[in-house]
Amino acid sequence: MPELPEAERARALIAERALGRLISAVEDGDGYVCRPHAPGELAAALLGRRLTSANRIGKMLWLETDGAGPDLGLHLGMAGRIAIDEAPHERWDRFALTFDDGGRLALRDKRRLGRAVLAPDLSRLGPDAAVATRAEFRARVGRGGGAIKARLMDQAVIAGVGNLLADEILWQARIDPRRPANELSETELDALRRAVRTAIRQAVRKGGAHTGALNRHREREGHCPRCGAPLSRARIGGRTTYWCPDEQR
DNA sequence: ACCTATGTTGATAC
DNA sequence: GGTATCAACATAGG
Repeated sequence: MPELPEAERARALIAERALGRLISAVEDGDGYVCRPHAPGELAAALLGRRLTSANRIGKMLWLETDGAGPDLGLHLGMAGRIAIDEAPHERWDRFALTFDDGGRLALRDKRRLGRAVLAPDLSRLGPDAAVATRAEFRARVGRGGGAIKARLMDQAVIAGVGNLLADEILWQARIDPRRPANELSETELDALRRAVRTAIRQAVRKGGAHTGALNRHREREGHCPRCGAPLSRARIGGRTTYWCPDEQR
């Protein structure tokens, strides 16, 4: 499920439950999830340290540690979540920290597209979608000839919006996802930014990007929850997209 | 069995 | 450079 709202919940969970605990063991043996690190590298950097802060931009999390060590970057990928002090899951825990009190923080990820890395590169992320200013949003999102939906989901443009959230946002803002980004007016971009902020705020509160009003209608044969028109479906920005052809222009 | 689908992202090709 | 496509992974469902 991970988009910005899920990442924020994970960040808050870590901040609340994991900070200050002494790391006594590190499971970093999954060379794919921990790439480019070799097994043992994360352990060497993290053993004996304590997490001191949990941070996030978009979908990327990074945890600072005491001492001079590198930050620990965590990404939930497509199906990951953070499990703290839960019973270990042998198959799906791709990375984990054990604390000296016997507790444990695991990156639990069926699909293995999550990541755990040292010193994560944040330089290629745009501003967090929830806090981008109006000027930033206009300048960054309203550019390029590609579809506005693809632009919204480009993490280098603004960070945090994924497929479900993008459909919800465009539906709320009544904008056709196929419109070229650079053809949106400033008024439309401002409305879009408002929809981004509202959708994210609600999703964080309600528990995830899948809680949007459009979401349960996002299926073949689905209908617009506002006007009842049959939803259109197409592949935009490489992702399956649903929208209301009557209301979204 | 085989095909499609799935919340992400990165590499690659044009 | 900007944009589009595909592959990486694992699982579920028709």
